[in-house]
Amino acid sequence: MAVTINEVAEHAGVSPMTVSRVINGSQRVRAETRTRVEQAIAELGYVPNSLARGLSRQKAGTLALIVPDVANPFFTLIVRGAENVARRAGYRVILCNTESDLEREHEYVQEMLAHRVEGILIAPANDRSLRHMRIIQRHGVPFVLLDRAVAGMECDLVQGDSVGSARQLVEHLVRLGHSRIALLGGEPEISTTRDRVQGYRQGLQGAGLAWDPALEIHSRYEITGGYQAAQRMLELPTLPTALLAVNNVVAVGVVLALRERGLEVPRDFALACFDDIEYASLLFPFLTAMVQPAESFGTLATQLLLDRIDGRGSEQRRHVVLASELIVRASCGSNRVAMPSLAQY
Amino acid sequence: MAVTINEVAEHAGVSPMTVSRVINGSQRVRAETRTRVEQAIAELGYVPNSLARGLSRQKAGTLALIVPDVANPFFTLIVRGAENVARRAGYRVILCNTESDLEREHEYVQEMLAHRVEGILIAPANDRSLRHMRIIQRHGVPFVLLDRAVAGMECDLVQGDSVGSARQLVEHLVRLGHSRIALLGGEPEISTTRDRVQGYRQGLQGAGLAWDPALEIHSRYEITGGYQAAQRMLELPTLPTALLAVNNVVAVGVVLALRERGLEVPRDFALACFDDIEYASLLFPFLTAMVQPAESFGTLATQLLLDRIDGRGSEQRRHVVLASELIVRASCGSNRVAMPSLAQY
DNA sequence: GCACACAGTGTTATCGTTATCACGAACAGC
DNA sequence: GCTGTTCGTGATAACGATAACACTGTGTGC
Repeated sequence: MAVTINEVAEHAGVSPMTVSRVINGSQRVRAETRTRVEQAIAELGYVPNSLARGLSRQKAGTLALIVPDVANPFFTLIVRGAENVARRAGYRVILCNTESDLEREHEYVQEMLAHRVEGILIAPANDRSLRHMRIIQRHGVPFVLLDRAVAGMECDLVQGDSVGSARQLVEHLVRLGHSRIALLGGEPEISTTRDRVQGYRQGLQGAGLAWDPALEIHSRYEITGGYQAAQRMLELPTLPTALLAVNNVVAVGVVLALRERGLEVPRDFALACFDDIEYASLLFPFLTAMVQPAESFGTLATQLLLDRIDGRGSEQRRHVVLASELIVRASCGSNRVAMPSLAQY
Repeated sequence: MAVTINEVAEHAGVSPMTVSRVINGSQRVRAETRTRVEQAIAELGYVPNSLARGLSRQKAGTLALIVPDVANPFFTLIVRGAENVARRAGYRVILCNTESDLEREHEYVQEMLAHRVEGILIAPANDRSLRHMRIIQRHGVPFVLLDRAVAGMECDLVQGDSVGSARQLVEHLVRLGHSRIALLGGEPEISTTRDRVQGYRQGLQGAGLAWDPALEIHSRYEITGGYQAAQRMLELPTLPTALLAVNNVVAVGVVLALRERGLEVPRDFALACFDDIEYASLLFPFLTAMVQPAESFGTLATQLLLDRIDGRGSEQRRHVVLASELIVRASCGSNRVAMPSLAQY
């Protein structure tokens, strides 16, 4: 069906090897011959088979990008950033959406290894992803962790400053007069949760506030997780006055749960969270958040990965920590709210 | 570096062919032999090379998904749906983000053909994508158009009912008392724009309203496009009272442009648009929209594509048109606004 | 006891490309 | 004029898997 290099060769009256030289831009081809071959390629509509090429060259020119949820705006931006850098470097990206399911993650890792991808970018489901990292390591495929560290795995990593950011959020809420602040959402098996918990506690301590374990309510990094965490929070004997959601979608779930009980943010609770919801924030300056430079997570991690692939990576692991920006909006009850603008576009 | 089928064969004391039979689940293998091979596979950590397999079998087990912008919530959902169905059918998905750039789209098409993907899902940049469709056709690779038709191309297509939806939106605005309604955003080279323009005009006509070409202001399907369209709208001698944005991100741009001039929605203008902004809508029932079942676009299109790949597709083209749902929220100024709930999760 | 089916396994060729080496022609240096 | 280099090209053998066929045994029917 498809045109092969041999047909092109025949058509141009040369050997396949010469055609190969032409399509790979080798210098060792006479100008006239090159023209003839290029013409044959155009006439036949030849497109080189990259499977065969990959097999022969022992590399496929593809990277894998494994994330827990493409539809989460945070990861979506990571995807866009990674895809962009990869494309410019001549790589294709295979997207893998694990839905935070370890089983799926495992399958994907196997598949990507089978596909002989040259590198893997992965935002792991949780610490138990360690097993998958080890598999990748055993196969000698370069990889970079995104957003989340994995306990027991020393490797290249691009993440946000969760500890500092959580602390800043607490400090902000304290500044607004809150002294009873709850932390909602997040599973302890995920590094960002632990970091945010740590920053949260630091923030409380720094402000001289007591730490109440009942105010740390864990749940999944999902809307429903936020919803459930808020419900459990509402059953506490003494309610907090401020809520710290462990990420953007959890915050949405929290708002929904509160609203169901007739409670409103910021009227009844101050709310702050991690990660922006891009379009939502433009429409309404609602969620006060530590906004992480998600797209940079993607571009930088891809850069690190490409370095490794090209053998330019240093011996030791590289650990990139990106700062977040506190954006004060309505949900925390502050009256100094910045209006969104188009500046970023 | 990587373990091959031959090493496994040697390790198990059989021929490579027998190993191949085992990994492909052929029946013709003695139970004892199978066990021995499986053990060898496990011991060596063998993962079959899918490039070689793809070359040999003449199919790679991958689909291409080409979209204008992954970060647009509408396309993000399409991606999620497509990826899901593809995975279940045993296919990998290569994600291609064209940023509505024809040149990039062309490169991606070439690359995907080179990669011998078994099928292509594509939300084309615009009508000039026709050239790329023809290239795909010439190579005999099945493909399905997503969301947008391409003038001059008869092929499988999954899209929303843009005409009817636009009409409904106009009718809704008319019901709320508006008679001067502008259509903002969208390039005429994109089929959805034309369809929405048509529905818009039908809506006006049905309501017995005059059609004023000055009220149709085209621009790109982007935030900046909406922003610019709104600016031009504001220069009109007689302003409209209601605005129909051609999609979600255009609506965001419109809101920003208005806000810059101290104008607010719905106080100064009623606003309605196409496509939801998932998380934003949950937080705030703000944008009145015809919500398209984006994820179904992805799943259905993938289904159609798989049918074609398996030769189950009918001779003639299949054209799926999915209905949208009018969700009335605040931006149109209606006072009957539905509160978002978690029901959908 | 012989033809025959069939289970289980191996052999060989092939998929489309590239790495490597080889070859002849042209040309330089001495 | 001989050796040696460089240029342009081709021949051959991989890369790692599978398809198609070939080959052993073993059992079955008569």
